Amino acid sequence: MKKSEKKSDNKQAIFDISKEENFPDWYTEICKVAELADIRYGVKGFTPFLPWSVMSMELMFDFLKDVLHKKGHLPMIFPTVIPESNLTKEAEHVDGFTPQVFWIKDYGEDGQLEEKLALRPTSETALYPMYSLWIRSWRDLPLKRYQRASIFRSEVKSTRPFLRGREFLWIESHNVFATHEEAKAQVMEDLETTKEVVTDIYGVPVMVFQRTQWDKFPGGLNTYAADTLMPDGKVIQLPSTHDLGDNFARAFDIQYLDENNETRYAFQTCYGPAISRIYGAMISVHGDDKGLRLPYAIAPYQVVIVPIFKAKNEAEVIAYAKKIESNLQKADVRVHLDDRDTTPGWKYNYWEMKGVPIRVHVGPREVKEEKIVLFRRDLMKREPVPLKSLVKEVKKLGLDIDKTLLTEAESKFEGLIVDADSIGKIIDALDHGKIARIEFCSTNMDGYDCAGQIEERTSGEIRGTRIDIEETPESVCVICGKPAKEIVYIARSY
RNA sequence: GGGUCGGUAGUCUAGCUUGGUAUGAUUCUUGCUUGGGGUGCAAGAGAUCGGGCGUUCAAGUCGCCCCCGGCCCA
Repeated sequence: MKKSEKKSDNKQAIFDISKEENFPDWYTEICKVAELADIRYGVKGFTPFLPWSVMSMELMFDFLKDVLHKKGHLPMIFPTVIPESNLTKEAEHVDGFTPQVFWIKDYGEDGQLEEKLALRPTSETALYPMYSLWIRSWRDLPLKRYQRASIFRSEVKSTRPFLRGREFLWIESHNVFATHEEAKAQVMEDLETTKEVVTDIYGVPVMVFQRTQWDKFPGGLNTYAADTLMPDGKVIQLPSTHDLGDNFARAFDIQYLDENNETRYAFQTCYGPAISRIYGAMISVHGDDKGLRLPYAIAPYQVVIVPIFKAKNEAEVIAYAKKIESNLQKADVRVHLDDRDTTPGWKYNYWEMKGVPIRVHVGPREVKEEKIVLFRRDLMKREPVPLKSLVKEVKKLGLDIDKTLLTEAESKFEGLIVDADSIGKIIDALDHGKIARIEFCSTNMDGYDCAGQIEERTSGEIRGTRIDIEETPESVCVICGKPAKEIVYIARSY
């Protein structure tokens, strides 16, 4: 570290760390300096989230809920605890999750619970016993529900604010259908939702993979997950959606009477966008060396007004600034007038670090000329505009900022995928922050050993197969030399 | 989970080798000053030195255990 250096430098900038060269420090520091999270709570993996991150996450939740509502999902709120007997009903699911379940076993001084209660590590086993009661006939289907919840998992991997906590915030949607085809269609709908929300609104581009059989959701048939790229060249999993087939329906007795009065098992899907993790990825993708760069759509303050005055003209500048504030408020812009007693320069640096997309500068010049200065954080550029076109220009600029952020993020995906036909070439690709595309024997369990070798020798992980394009292998598995049945993608990951 | 480094005012930090009343900056409060890219001055506030146990006349400093965090690896 360069602590002494920082000390002598601390008049230069509130925040100045190279995101590309020193991402771990960048991330840790921005969480602290921008007041996103406070890691001093003292329980491993449990972190208080502060207003600046929470305000954005609330907006992110709102956007996601809107889209879910439009697609026919209704909200509900389930208890945090799951009785052991429910949690253990689906065998593979139990095996997958028990190692990281927190248990409540007693209460008070020496009271013992009759049955221990799990803090939900995901809610299938909380919801589905109730689904079994609720669903009687084909007329009850499809059932499309979701809930917003905090989730508890005793993670073994090292925890980080937002990106991996032992408690995190998500929305989980749980859906029931009469047929497997409808369930599969829901999976596709979920992936579309991910694109509409995570990419189009949050500005975070993703690649979607079908996960391998050893990396799927425990108890499900298939998992499809959206990965994005972090500044250190590693990928991180964002929303995943699972085709559960009728596995859980059989375990939890979710049956319906069809139109011919026949009893049938239902088919299910679940979808889990973790907003806290997406937030962590979002700030990492968009941020720069001066701090955060928040998309206009989800910035807590979309505009900050910085008044510039000397004692003699303070009153008129503040009045002018207040008029601008009120005009923007009326236009539903989230605006904040920074009237603190510090210099304009200090405020510029501060709000740039905080990632506010647009700044309005007003001083005596602007008052006199009926103008304002608009500053955009993404490109660090400013231009004067007439006061009367304020709202129009702010909204136009907001849209343009979000487009620019997304385009910039997408450009990092260009040339990202590199074909490899040997361990050496895989390592070479990963060392350059790339994703390796290889021919591989099998994504069923018979490919598990080869996958283990890849992980051991390259420290990369098979992310799965593409579903957006059809790919036909022509050669042999890079590891075992048997005829390849799949084309898979390998990346280092979070 | 393994390795490694670390934990001293809100924040960053000196002190630890060689035990003896804890250093500086920043932040905060008040007042003045200043204000178009981190104004300056003065006064004041702020510490169970991560927790526990031990050694000692005496522990931030030495020993052991635990907790939390950073980084690297799995």
